[in-house]
Amino acid sequence: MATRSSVKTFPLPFTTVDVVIFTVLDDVLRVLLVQRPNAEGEPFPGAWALPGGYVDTAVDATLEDCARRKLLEKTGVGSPYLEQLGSWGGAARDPRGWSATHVYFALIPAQGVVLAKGANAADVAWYAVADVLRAPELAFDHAAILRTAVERLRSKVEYTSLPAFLLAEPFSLPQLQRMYEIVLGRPVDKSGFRTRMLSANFLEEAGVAEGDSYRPAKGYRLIDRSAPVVFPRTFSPRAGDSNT
Amino acid sequence: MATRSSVKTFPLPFTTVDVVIFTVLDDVLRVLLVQRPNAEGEPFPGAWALPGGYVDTAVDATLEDCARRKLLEKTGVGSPYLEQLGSWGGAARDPRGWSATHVYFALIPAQGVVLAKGANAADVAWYAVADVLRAPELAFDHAAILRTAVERLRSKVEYTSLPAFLLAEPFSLPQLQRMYEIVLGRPVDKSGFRTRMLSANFLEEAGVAEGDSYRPAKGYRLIDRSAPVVFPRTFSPRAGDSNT
DNA sequence: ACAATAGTGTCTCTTAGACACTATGCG
DNA sequence: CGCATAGTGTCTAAGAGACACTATTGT
Repeated sequence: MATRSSVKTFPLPFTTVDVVIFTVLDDVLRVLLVQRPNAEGEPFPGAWALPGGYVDTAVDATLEDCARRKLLEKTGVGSPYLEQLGSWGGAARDPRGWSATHVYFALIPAQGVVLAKGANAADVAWYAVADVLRAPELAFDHAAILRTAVERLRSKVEYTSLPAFLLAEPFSLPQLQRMYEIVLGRPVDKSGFRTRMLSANFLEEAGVAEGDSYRPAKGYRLIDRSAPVVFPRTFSPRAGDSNT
Repeated sequence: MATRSSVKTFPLPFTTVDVVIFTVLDDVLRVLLVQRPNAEGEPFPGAWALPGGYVDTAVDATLEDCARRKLLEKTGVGSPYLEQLGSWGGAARDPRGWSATHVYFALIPAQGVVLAKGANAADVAWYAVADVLRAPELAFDHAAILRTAVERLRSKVEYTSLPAFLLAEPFSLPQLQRMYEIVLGRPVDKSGFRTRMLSANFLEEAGVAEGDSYRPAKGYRLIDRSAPVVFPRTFSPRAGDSNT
């Protein structure tokens, strides 16, 4: 900042914002992808990519506002769980020049989502995360970004209430447990799960949860939707490797 | 990215990188600050700020390279612990216009640091973190950034080997324990501490540690300096509040 | 030999994990 | 009335915290 402060004659990097939007649909963890336009001069024509784009300095007051806007445009969801994931920047990631992207990651319930088709972003779809990770044909460095996002999600799910943001309220404890199991990819003990959730004091009762179950379950709602709860310990440290 | 891809006639935000560099000096956690120039047109003239500045697209291949460069220029340290903290961007944070900064945070041992004085960044100094947080007169939104960095540091120290990066090798377990206590601001039990460190298997013996102690202590070195170790549990969960 | 620090042993109490059990509503 | 799911109780064992102890070296 010192060296060349007032005189700005050097080339500026492009600034973009991308959003990794997760949901659980049909018992599978999914991520929202958009197909890149086929127009001339466009990088990665026809390839799938994370939703995002240039910051509009005239519209977006902050980076987070920009992320919210993009999420709303693509999904119609206005109150997601949203946190910053990190940023990726360099000379090589976009053929158009030096660029830096600020990446956010969001969790939303599948229901109530209205995907924005047509317009300019040709197509939008929910992809199973496992499939995308297996054959990562994404544009730019989005495969790496997605990988990081999934890692972050999995690791935080071990000790936070994050999966609650994947469900529409009111939800039942069995449903919530299901979310944990889907994201973690392994079963979770029912009894321990319930004690843990209820003693963390972040849920309040709210009627009865939807579901085609034999016995209806109590409904719950988040007391505070603004942030997840951090549990004092991780799930199943019994299996603790000493690495990472 | 879709809407206005090829035609870039709209204003680009400024892209900067800032680095929060921590060390422990004289038994106190400190952060490196630089004084902003007094020249005309400079924002926050004379104020203290985090070291950082514009990305130089001709020199820096990636954001992290840029952070490494700035750290090397200011401290002479070439192999710090470096991780990304997050990014802050918006219309209001810099009077010169819409700007986004990518912030990294670094840990370095105090010894061997050669502060770069003079030149253009008028002055450089280690400030006690506690003092700066008490009277946050920093330029831009750097006070908020520092606060976030300290939070992140403190929280990660609870369950990782991060403080090892604050020491020159070889170091002793008592010295390492001291680092934990200084960062956490509370005493840590010796016995538990040792079991924990040694069973995590990230240290290897390396001679004898420096120190004016009565009884010399065994020296240790990190087996892998590239990343910290994550412990399965936090320190003293006994005191666990249910919040945050 | 003594002081000061390095390093070890032991006890207790919490709590997670495992799993068996009871309760309840639907077909 | 039985069955599938919701929800509870109990046992065990691992580990953390606390603290008392022993070991080693410099002065």
